[in-house]
Amino acid sequence: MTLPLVTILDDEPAIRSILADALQEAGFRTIGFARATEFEAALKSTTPDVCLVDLGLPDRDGLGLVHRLALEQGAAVIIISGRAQVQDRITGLELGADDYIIKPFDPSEVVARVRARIRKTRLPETQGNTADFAGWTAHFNRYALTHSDGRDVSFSHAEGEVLRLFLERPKRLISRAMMQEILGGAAEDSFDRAMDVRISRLRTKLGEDPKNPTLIKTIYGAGYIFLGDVAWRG
Amino acid sequence: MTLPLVTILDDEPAIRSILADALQEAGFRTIGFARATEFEAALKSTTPDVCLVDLGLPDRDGLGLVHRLALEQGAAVIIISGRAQVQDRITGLELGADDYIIKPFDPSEVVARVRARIRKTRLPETQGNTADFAGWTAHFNRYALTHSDGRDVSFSHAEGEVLRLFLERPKRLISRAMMQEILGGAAEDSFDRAMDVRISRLRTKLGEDPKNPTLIKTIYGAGYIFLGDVAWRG
DNA sequence: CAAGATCCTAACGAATTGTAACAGAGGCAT
DNA sequence: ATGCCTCTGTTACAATTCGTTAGGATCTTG
Repeated sequence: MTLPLVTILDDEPAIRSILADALQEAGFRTIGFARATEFEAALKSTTPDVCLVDLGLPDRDGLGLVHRLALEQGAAVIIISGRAQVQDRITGLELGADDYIIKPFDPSEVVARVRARIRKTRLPETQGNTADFAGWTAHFNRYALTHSDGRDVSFSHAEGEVLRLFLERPKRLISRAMMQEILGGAAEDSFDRAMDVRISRLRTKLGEDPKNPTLIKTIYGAGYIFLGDVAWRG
Repeated sequence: MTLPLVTILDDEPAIRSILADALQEAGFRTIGFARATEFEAALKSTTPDVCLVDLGLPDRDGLGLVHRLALEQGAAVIIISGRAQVQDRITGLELGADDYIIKPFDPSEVVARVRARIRKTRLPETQGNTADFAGWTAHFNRYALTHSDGRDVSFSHAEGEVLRLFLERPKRLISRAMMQEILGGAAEDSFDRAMDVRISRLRTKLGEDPKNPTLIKTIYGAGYIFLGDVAWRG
């Protein structure tokens, strides 16, 4: 897998470069942004592992951004701010931030905290090849789904890739960008219905009602989310 | 699901009780331990969601404990320590801790940081995905509203954002600026009827009388306010 | 009550997504 | 080799989402 990606959102170039240097030396890829709008635009095509966000942005107050990032994107968000009051920290954390670092900071502490986030965010060792969810059991080693009511459906390799992707990240938004990244998706070119078709076929096999999918939910303009509790078995 | 469990490992009874009080008030179960051996014994029969660990323990240096906890148990570990040097923090985090809080601490910040950990661990369960109000039940994971009279309406993602915004802040004024901030913060131009339209559509789905909205009330020139008692369910 | 600001909402259209149908690539048995 | 599968991306078109527009309704102020 590729190096973890860390985004840096701060209007001061000096701070961006300090952070970028330290993080790159520690083995991360970094992308810097000076303003929130740029950053949001970039989010449509990439999925960072950790987002560093400065609260004192020129174009908009960062707290709303943090809230959306954390809640909807499910990304790990670390606030870096000059506001040092306990109350600031609490509201930042309540809004969904994973950590709150006060300026001035020590770059290596930032690195350590980023690492701590990534340790937890990265998947817990894709263990088994069998998973239970919503009455179904997915057997990845024999490419088959069995339902407790007796149904038995087989799925193909491509369908299995998507299914596994979902089952490993239940209840989290999975952006199209991430799917392209993880599955071999080449086409950055806009017209890539391949993914839609895969999902459509998977939905059919799961017996989803097309008008009203209950397991694989579409988030218009953002991606998909798998609802349903998943339990993996060795 | 049961309340999240937080363990407190600190040799000073005063600190244990301060933390326990704050955490219990915030809706957590807590268990306190004065020494590492007791704590380890207890771990065999319970699995805490978050472990608060003081490094200055009498019977053993806490770092090794942290390491094992984080690595083997996979638990979320927050170090609470008097050692304030950057180097201490870094080594603590590198050894597997999720967070590092320096004494003296503010209890509510500790609570906020514990919450932040649990959010990520237990994800959407704790986040509240269902809310009752005025005969309606909003199911955010299903993108649907059900009424006690049997009506069943589905809503889109954008509508859900607005609905959630309201339900999280009932009976409080919500300014347009705040809505722009928290929801997709596009609109630079003052001409943003997008929000009005979203609300209009939401009102329709809720069956509001346009002349006489009882749930989403417009405050001319200021914003909106959601009337109606809201009860969130885990 | 007039004027202007603000808000509501039907209607339109661009962007996004769903999916049936088609086509090429292998696989496999005949 | 030939013919029949299955798999999977592509195409084409239908459906949905959601912001924008525009005109009318409603509110506040003087």
